[in-house]
Amino acid sequence: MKRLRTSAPRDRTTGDRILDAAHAVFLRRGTAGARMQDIATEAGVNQALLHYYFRSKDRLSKAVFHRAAAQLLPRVIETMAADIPLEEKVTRVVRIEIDRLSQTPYLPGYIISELHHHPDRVRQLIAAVTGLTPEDVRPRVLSGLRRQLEAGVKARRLRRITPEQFMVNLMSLCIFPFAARPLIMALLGLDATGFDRFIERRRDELAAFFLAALRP
Amino acid sequence: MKRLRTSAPRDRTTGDRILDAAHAVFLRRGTAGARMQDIATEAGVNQALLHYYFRSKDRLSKAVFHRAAAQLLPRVIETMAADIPLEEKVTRVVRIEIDRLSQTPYLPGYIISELHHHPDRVRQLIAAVTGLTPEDVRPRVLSGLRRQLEAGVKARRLRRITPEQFMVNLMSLCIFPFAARPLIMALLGLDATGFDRFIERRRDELAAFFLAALRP
DNA sequence: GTCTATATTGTGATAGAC
DNA sequence: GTCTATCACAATATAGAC
Repeated sequence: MKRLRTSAPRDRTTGDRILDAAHAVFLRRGTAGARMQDIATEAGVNQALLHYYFRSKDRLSKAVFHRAAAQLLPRVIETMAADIPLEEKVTRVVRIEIDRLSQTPYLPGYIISELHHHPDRVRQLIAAVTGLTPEDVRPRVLSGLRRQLEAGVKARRLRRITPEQFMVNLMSLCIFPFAARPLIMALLGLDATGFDRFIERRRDELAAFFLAALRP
Repeated sequence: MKRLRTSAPRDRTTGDRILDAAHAVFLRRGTAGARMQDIATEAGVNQALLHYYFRSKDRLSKAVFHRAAAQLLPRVIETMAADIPLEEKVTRVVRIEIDRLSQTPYLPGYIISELHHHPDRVRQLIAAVTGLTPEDVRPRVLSGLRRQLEAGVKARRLRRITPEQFMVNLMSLCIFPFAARPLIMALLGLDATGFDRFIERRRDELAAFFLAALRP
């Protein structure tokens, strides 16, 4: 039970409805391009209420970025850090990422755009995603991965590749198609549902592609 | 010989200096976040002159986007459409893209950001890059690629993969690290020169990675 | 908590002298 | 072509009634 309400849809609090509206507008227009009035309209309230709840546009935009960031690399890091075979890490991460991003296809474009204009917020993103600093995240992901890659090379089961390039390749293949969605759609001549089908096929093919690239 | 000039550095015209300044500011701040005054200062002129040369911020931003777009996929499309072996297409495209993007590392973030906020500009981008419509570009790149991939499968030299997934994978691996540069730098603990070294190593490893992924 | 009305900048654009 | 001065309005933010 949250609180007594007089009007407004559902039982979400007004603050939540404003945050949802801000999320929708900021993701579409970007922080600099978004207008407080548009957010107020989207939330079904007036502009003054936005300031009552969030004080300023800057604070509201940070709240949205924080919330969006928390959705981006949700269980990827723990999956990469888990004590499971390398091949399973790949298949799991691909599935998790494609599932997540299929539901929020505008997220990567928004995050990349915001980080491009405010590179200082990258720490905030990593903290929101993991609750840790970059310095703490790095060894957690890379050291186990490095061991597995070296063991695979010794067993002549894997090509030599650094864990850094491994991670960047995996992220690139999962995230880029969503980040560059308008470009991909135009180049391949797809509409929205065509893009979804493309991603659906990609879900199966990507892990195979990546694992093939690791063989010696 | 361009024209007699009284002041200002070099022999670049004032219009060029404004365009260069606008390029720098728009790429850093994005179209919505950029300020005309900042561009004027960067160009060493006053704000009125921007309007004298480019009429409005909208036109100036389009001019910058046009110019930036023309740098993005410069010779990639003609390379992909060329009559050369598949393997050579891959190695050439990787080299061309990494070379280009190393010199203009902010370009992908800017382009992705602009397309995310203005998906309608994607046609302008493709026209600027190729002088063609998306409809004309597509078969030029994909049909030859499809033939080569099918031939490779028949000869048991290649895994089965659609030309669409092939292209998206290649673009992802080349472009994403630059588009997500701030994130990559934080996650891997790199400063600017560390990032450059990372890319330098990537230039050699990426083609090998990609070609390995194609083997059956 | 929510509203209307208004204050206070910020910012793109123009007029007109030189 | 380039400048200074200024306009017009868009956009954030606040005051104060209910």
